[in-house]
Amino acid sequence: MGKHQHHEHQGESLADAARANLEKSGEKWTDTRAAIFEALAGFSRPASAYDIAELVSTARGKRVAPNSVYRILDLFVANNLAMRVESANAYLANSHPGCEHDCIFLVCDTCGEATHIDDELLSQQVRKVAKNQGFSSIRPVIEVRGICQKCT
Amino acid sequence: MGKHQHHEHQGESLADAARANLEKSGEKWTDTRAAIFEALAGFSRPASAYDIAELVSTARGKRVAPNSVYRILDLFVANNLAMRVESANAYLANSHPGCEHDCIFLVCDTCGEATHIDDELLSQQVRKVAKNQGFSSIRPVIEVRGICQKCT
DNA sequence: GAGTGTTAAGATACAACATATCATTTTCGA
DNA sequence: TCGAAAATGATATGTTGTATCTTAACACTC
Repeated sequence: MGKHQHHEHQGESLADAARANLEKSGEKWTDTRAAIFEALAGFSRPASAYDIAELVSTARGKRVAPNSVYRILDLFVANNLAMRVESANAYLANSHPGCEHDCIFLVCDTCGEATHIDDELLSQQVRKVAKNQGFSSIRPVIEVRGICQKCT
Repeated sequence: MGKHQHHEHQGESLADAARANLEKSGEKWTDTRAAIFEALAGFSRPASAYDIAELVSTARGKRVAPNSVYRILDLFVANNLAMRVESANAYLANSHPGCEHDCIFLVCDTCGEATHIDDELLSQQVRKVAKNQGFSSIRPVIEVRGICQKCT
């Protein structure tokens, strides 16, 4: 708990960081995984598995099936390279892979952009409420739907 | 903000309260709506629109199409007779209709049961975070996935 | 370097969730 | 009772997610 520093990676650097992180867990950074990560990171808003499948298929001139995309996204989520936005059925690349914490997403109902917030205090409170009810293996889902400033 | 009393309705009483509430908003309590509310309230865990469609169709010996169910669930949600659990793509009856506040759902990954919590302080904090980012028309989605006490 | 086991990815099919559009029925006031 | 408006139905289709089996890539041993 407490403060810590983030590197906000982008582009090459982000992919490199993601790769390093995945390999640290004993997983491989394959061409398909790299392509899917690149596609995911290229979206400015949460992307569905099908969005990614389409983009990657076109970019490589070789079809990637949605189930493959789901498998790889699951792997990414399990290793903190990506997060799933539940209220949008979509995924976002983690811009500081390797740094684990609960996320808060603010999702605009108009433009679809998602803002990613950390609030350790808030998420700890949510965890505590769940723990008090006897829950274990807790995974908070804290999101806010609304209209963002730009779209107001 | 602050404390307030809840009646925890059940069975007939709950449906009556729901009806009163819907009619107060100038909406009608039709047979289909009553049947869908009854079905929804009968589930002990979040029910999908298709679950409800199937149950109601069987119970009445007359098919209710999923889109009708969605329409009516949307109406219920808009009038606080029901809540949508985003991380489960499913719905719960509100056991104290008419009382509006942000909900926190604890959903068990094993048995699917959902516990409904109120924590005004917590949800206000979430709203505040979003407001600070310039969001309006804020609708918090606060859920926790995990394993409940019984399933541990 | 051929054989073998393991992991990754592809193909296919289908299940589950959600909405769009237009037709029909019901309700209710004039 | 007529006509407008609201509610529901029928149908089709779009979107999201999984299950199953097959094939391909890789890595290790002999």
